[in-house]
Amino acid sequence: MPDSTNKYYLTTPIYYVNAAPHIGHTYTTLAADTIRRFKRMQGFDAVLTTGTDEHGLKIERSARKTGKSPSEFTTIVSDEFRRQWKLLGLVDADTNPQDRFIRTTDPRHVQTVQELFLRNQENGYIYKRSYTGMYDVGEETFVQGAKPGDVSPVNGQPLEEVTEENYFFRLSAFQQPLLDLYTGQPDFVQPDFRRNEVMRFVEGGLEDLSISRGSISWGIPLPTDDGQVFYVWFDALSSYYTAVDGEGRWPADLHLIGKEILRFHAVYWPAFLMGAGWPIPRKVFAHGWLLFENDKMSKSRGNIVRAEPIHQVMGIEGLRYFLLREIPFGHDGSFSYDALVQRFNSDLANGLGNLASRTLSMIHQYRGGAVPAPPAGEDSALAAAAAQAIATAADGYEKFEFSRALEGIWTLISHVDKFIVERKPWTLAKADGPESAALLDDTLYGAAEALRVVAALCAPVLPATAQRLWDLLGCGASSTLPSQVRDVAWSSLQWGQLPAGSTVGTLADTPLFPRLKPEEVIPRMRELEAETAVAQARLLGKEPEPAEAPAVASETVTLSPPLADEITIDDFVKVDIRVGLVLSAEPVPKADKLLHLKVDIGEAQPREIVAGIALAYKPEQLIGRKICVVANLAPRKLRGLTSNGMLLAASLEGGSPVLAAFLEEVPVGARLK
RNA sequence: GGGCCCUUAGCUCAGCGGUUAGAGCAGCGGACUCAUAAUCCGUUGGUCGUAGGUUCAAAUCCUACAGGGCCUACCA
Repeated sequence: MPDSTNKYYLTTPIYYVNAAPHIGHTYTTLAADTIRRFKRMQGFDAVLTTGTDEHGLKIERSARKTGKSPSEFTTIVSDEFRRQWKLLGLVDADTNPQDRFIRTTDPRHVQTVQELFLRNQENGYIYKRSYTGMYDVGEETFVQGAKPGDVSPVNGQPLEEVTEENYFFRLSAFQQPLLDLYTGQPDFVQPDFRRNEVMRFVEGGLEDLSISRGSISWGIPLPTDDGQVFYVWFDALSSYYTAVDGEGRWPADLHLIGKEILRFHAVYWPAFLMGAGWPIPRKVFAHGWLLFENDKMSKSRGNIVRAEPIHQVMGIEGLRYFLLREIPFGHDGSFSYDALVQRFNSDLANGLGNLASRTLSMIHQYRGGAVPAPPAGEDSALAAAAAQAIATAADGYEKFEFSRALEGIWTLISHVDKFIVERKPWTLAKADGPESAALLDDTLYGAAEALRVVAALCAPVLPATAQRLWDLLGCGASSTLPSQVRDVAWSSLQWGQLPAGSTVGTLADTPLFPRLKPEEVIPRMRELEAETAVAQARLLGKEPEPAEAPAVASETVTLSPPLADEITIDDFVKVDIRVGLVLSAEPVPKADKLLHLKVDIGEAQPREIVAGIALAYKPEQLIGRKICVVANLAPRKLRGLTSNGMLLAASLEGGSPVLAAFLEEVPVGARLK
């Protein structure tokens, strides 16, 4: 049995292949890579899994639209993710033994999923039940309480009525065990405010979950019923297990995820595992979203950002630094090209890059390129600052507070800059006498040694830069230090380990981080971004989005849901739409969106109608207005009130409804046809 | 409707009961020259969302309100 005490296993989500990689995927993945690198330096045998989630009706349809088989289609997109992570130096399962890339279409994965199911079945947590409901194809989920004709609350696509025998997981049985988990293991869900959310959700009661789908073929078949395939989440979550199956690495130490998939990881997944009697992961950490200049990134807004263009212009390390330094990890954060370039210039070019440049240059000019020995005796004035930086960075990384860790490291950089100015090595170099020479030695050694510490501390976030700096300082060639900075052990990192006499390199021609001109670099990134968007669209077999799509135009183009199935005039005349006059309107208690209306449609008594328009209209705006009412719709209870009809309003996804109205006078009760 | 979080300098944030409220960036003035028009020093800038309350003491605790965000129920 492999020893599991010094192992650390973390995962990113496996990404859904219905979209090509964008900066949100990159954010999660680079954070995971940073954690993995830190854990490695702490002495853990750290393994990182990422991958692609490839099953489901949505994928099946996307594939078909492009004229490909699901298998061909998912391979193309999966390879794109793989290529991307390799290009950005994040995950490369081909060459790095610490990396895993799992696809849910991997044959090995079938076993895991079926096994997880069978264990749950043995333990009595699976049962079969007939179910009719409205199915949201996009979300691959039934929408509770929905009726024929409804659209998806998430994406506005029409729902489909599906009746089938499904296998259900007794999620309801796990309410108490889950609550015990959250209380017994308070850091199971992080950050704390997410834990609160999850706990309240679970306290509100859990309904059993359908975990199989009939009438879908693109999925993993149930071992007991080949007419059904597994629900995508049951399938996808299990991949974390498959990726390290047989390695003795389960349970995972950390699932790093975005906040939008918290429930699946913090509620469903541990419940599935408990049901099977398998160990549950130790921690789920949900980070926030990247907003684009404080707007949600979305295709319809045309403001999606991808990592590759940024990588091409400033290098991936600039992006890594920016995202981890600028945004407190766990919270939503704003991405903007201005802030990106600003951070790059002030912290990386002027800060770390310039310090390295001036230090190496002085060692060359004053000491022939060899690190001088510090005078024996008292500690360098920088030793305390370095110790402080080591402690702050370790604590920050440990808690995933990357911005705090980096802030601590940059405090040291700033100390060194001050130190150099105070010592004035350029004056010492001109002065005669052994005292000046000794002070100059001490100064140069201090600066170089501080940079060595900085290189080690930065290594999780800036791996390539750290290694370059490490080599420039001659550490890689020394006999007492590891040749790779990533092999430095945190526990032994301390002041004074840079051997005197090390030969240092030079940065004269190729600065660590060349200062960027925003007016040149930002347009360049935007240009490449547009090209990448087109290339990705082509890859997915979709119509390329218009480059730099203006918000208004794209909303009308991309947000309008596809047409419903064709109907005949006979179908249409079944719907009786009347002109009605709103007599009264009042809010419905305990409902944000509902208004209770009395509408005269020419009948003896006014109709009572409950409508979900409270966010768009105030009651007093409606009274006296003429509206359109579907008069022969079956009554329905809503929040305790019966609604006898439906009023017509237009809306787009997420937008507020706009009531249909007339420009000319119309008599109440007139029928629309 | 129920619940959670946030609101501190122009910007991003730290401080979470105890000296005159901090950092970085941006701005302004100066110094220096080893360095990537860099760095260093000095400096401008805040009624800590608003109003009450608890306390010897509140940005920090409590209540209400306003604005922003999120989870959840209700869109026939």
